[in-house]
Amino acid sequence: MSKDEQQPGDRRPEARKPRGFPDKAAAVIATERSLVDSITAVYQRWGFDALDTGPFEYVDALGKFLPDTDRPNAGVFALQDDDEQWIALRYDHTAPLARYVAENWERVPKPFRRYSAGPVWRNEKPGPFRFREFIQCDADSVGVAGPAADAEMIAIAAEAMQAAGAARGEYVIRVNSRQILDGIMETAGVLDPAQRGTVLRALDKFDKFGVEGVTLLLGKGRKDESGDITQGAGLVANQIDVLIEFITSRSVTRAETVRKLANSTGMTRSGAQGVAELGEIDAILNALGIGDDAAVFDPSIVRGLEYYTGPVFEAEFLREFHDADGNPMRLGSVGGGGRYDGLVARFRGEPAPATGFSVGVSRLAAAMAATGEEKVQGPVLVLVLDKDQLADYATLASDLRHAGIRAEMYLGSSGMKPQMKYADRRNSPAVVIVGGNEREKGVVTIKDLNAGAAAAKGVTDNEAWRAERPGQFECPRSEMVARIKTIVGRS
RNA sequence: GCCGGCUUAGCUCAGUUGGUUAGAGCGCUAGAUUGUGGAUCUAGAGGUCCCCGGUUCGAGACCGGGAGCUGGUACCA
Repeated sequence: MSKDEQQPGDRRPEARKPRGFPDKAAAVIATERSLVDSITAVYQRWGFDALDTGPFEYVDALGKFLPDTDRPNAGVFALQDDDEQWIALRYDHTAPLARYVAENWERVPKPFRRYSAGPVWRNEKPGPFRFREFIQCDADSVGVAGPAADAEMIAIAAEAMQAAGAARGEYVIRVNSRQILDGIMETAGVLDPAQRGTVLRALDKFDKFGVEGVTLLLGKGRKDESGDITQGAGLVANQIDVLIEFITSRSVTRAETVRKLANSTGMTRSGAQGVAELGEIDAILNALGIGDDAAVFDPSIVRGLEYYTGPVFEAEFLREFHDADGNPMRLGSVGGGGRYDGLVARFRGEPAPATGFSVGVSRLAAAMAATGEEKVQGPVLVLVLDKDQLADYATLASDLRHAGIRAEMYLGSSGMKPQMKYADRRNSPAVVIVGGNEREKGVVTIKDLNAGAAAAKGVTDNEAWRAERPGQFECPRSEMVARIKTIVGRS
């Protein structure tokens, strides 16, 4: 302990927490759990097995994110183990999966199908619905090549969105192909790898900035609202035209988009192959019952950098959500995936094609909870009116619990009114009131708080309010559990 | 990371050209109601005016630096 900390006049520590790691209240936790349950049920049904690989990986196994001297914490949370090796918290479930498959290559069945649900960590600037720890729900197939596996993943993505509560038409899976993107860049004469990266990132901004913004980013650069300038890719006008024409070549139906792309001039061989793959994916999606409303081909989808090698896709929730202040906001992408044929091969040298999909559960849950403002139902509260009857009150609460009802005996030291306020705050469905009167008669008084609140809405006169005791009734002790059960079941 | 804005009570904010004891609404606690959540009335609690330094007789206000929050942008493997 340092000298400063020991000084008697020292300040108290400030109650605060690092940003991007929000405290989660009961409603958010409940939403997250139910999302994880329903999404993993989809994965399970499609034949994927659960696998948990734990939070830490060696940084070299995780990817290229060695802690460098300039920004030691860029992207990941890394620390040095006691053997001096750098380890880092996983930033997704795919990289650890690749390591696991490579490490257990002889043991795992091929194709290897597994799902994973759990927190991942990214050391980035947090924002609304962007956290530094969040739950991802992942499904991946390793050892599968060809469009059938990708089509399956897209279908699973659609089902996962529905499992998450998106109705038909409330979500869309946007699909594109890295092969086609590579082809079109070649056609446009963008050959330098670094420049290709800049171009891809510019194209990815299409849904955000539109044709105008992307044109600026492909050319000289773009000025943002604050006046800061984002460096452009430095392309000339006719190069930009080729790329803009491409990303805007989306049609209403997948088949029509494929036809358009197939007929476009100057497509390279690998690009043509990508287009042919999309055609096959379309056929399989139709067979799986995934229509043009659920999955579209969108040439402006890019997703990330070198990681993906073939078809890529993004899941978007189209419903309007609200932030904590009630302002409407578009959630954007809540899931994504694609083909990554090189990730396992990185460890092994031999080809190991793979494709996968991931849902960002925390973002979804936060948006749903903020929008829905759903309160978790509290426990039935047994009021304590006579301190010498604690054993009796404890028995009442216990009887309710034995019947499977959330119940607690009030343990504070306040009078009846604060106890009622407490029940109100906990969103309790009912309170059990037993005082001298009830004890003499061998009954309990039950107050249905929701019914009471509803009945009291019109009452403005305090006398009437007190006299009426809305939602309140007496019943024999033997009927307490049954009567409360109907109240709890109703609310 | 880069650019902008902001920081005064739990929350939302006011605070005059720099002037003595820093305010409001809401919320919270208690009482009116010795056994009832709402409403009303009354009372009360609650503040290092983000931090450090400077200018000044005097700083919540002005100047410099820092931190935090927030928006945009970048990154998002």
